[in-house]
Amino acid sequence: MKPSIHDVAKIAGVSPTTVSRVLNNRGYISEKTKEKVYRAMEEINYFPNDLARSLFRKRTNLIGLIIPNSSNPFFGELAFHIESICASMGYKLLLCNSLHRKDKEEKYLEMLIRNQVDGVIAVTYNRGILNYHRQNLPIVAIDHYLSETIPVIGSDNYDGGKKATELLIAKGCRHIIHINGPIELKTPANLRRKAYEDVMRQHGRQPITYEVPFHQNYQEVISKLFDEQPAADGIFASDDLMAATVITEAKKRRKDIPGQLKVIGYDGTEAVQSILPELTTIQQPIELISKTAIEILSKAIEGEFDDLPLETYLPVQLLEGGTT
Amino acid sequence: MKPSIHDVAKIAGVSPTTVSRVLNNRGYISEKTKEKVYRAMEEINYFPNDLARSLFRKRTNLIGLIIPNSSNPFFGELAFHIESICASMGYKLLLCNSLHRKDKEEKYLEMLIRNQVDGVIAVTYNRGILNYHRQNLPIVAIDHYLSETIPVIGSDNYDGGKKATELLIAKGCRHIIHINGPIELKTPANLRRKAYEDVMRQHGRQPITYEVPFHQNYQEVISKLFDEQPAADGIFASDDLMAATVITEAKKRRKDIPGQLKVIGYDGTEAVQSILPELTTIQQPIELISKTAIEILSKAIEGEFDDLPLETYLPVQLLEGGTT
DNA sequence: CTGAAAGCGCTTACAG
DNA sequence: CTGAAAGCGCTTACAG
Repeated sequence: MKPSIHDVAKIAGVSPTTVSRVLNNRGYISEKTKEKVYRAMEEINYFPNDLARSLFRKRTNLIGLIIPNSSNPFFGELAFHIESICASMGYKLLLCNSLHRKDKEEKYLEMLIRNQVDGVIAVTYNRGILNYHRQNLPIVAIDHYLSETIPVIGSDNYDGGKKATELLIAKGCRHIIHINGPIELKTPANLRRKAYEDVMRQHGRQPITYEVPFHQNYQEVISKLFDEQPAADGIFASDDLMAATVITEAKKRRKDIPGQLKVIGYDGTEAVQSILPELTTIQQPIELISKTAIEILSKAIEGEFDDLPLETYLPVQLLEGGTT
Repeated sequence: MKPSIHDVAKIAGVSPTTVSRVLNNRGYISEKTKEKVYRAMEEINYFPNDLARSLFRKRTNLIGLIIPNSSNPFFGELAFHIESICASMGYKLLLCNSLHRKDKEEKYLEMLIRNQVDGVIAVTYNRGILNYHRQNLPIVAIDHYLSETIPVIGSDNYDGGKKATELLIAKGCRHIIHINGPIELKTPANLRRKAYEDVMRQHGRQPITYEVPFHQNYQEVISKLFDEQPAADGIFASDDLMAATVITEAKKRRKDIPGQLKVIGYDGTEAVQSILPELTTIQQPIELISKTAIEILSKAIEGEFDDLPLETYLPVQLLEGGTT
């Protein structure tokens, strides 16, 4: 049987109330009593039961993180930073991999609510979350609009798309193609595409965007792109995994990079940079995004709903490698 | 205020006991009462408080996962599978990134204990965990020996090392070098090295292993390897990130792969395979490892300590790409 | 400076 | 088939 506060009390010869007080450093307690209590706790290896504590306080310091899939380097790195920062602030993280599936997202949400999480950080397209948000559960979203009242944090996607496109133009590309996810999703990430299209038009060029439908392999789309656009000499992929696949496909077709084709991605995770350091990319400030998301969520948890910034876009950085 | 079982009871016109019973499907309840209770729960959007439930049952269905860093593709993928399988079994996952630091591991362990996790899955070198294990906290380890009594689950490292080395030999390499982590750590992963050395000797060759010290960048070690071993024509790196770095270094030095140098890694994660599909590697069955780890942990949680297999090594697979 | 009592939201014997 | 009571392990007014 795990020792409880009563066992400590018995050994220290005081009441449970007093043990609780030294545990929480609350009220006045004589040094002697403190000593006795600490000694007793060590003697029987006592650790407070946070369940009981949370039940009373109506505060768990638990945060739920819903991401599509931590196997993906971007989400894996995001999860790392979010968890690390949470830990440093005394929050604990419940990990949820939704695979972007609505049914899973809803199940996870319900699980998080039952576990009384203080708040949720979501990277989600689906909006089942909305119903739960009405339950006064503080939520922030990363790179996805969930509702009018849920704060979104992300990288400066427009600037990133602009930087990427302008780099390809500056490098002399004549036929620049963009690959992106499905446009019907109202995500800030679509600003990457918007920026690409704006910059192209500003330069009198015709933007061409290949779209990877939801839940579909981009391999095929990329292969089709190569078939249909033999003149392409610049590709801006909206994430690094797509960019890597473009590079692989180019090799297969014996197109020299960067000689005949220049490629730039988006994300700039540690993993991809270490595996494919030559990839030019727009790096998201993942740690800063994490920090900001937690700060905003933390405010919401503390009840400061007034000055919650609804949209926060953090600066990106161009990482130039050998693929441009 | 969140609704409690009392609110439901009031609306349904029954006692809290009855509500609890329909919640748990326990004892006999008339269909009519069930109906009334369900309706009441929906009306006020009631969700049971798992904290209270867990407090009573002394069972949280919470599992702690301690990994070095989810940014690393291998651990990110491991976390994904472990979490997904946990979710399918009704377990919830508390994520902890220890960065291999002993102080963090201990803090996390204490946190997990305070939160009354039912068990812990650890990927850890440090052994502070031992003290906690004595508290009857069920623990399983992945690819690391933690104590005589903690079950270890991993890939068949010896067979993996053998397959890798034999492949390089079969491909005609004359000077095969191995890169691995620090040997002083008693991890099953050191069997990769052992297999390399055995196979080399069986073939009358002199094994040469470059060691990457703990917490040190392998970049430098790899650079040194290239300086000191100009005749090397085969490199077996003990993980894919190292292998990728070897490839990058080879490019820098204009060594043709696989012409002048053949490279094989270890892990075979989805991420690396998608970013660098040409990398030949030994693939770990990450999903199976996860499943097995959870099954064993689950048995330990249910109190079946007798037939816990202390060491489980799952089959690896050679993934041949263009780097060999 | 310290303790007895009530309560956080549940569940489970025990009665009826 | 249903309810009142006790208790899971804490914390916090309230008294003293």
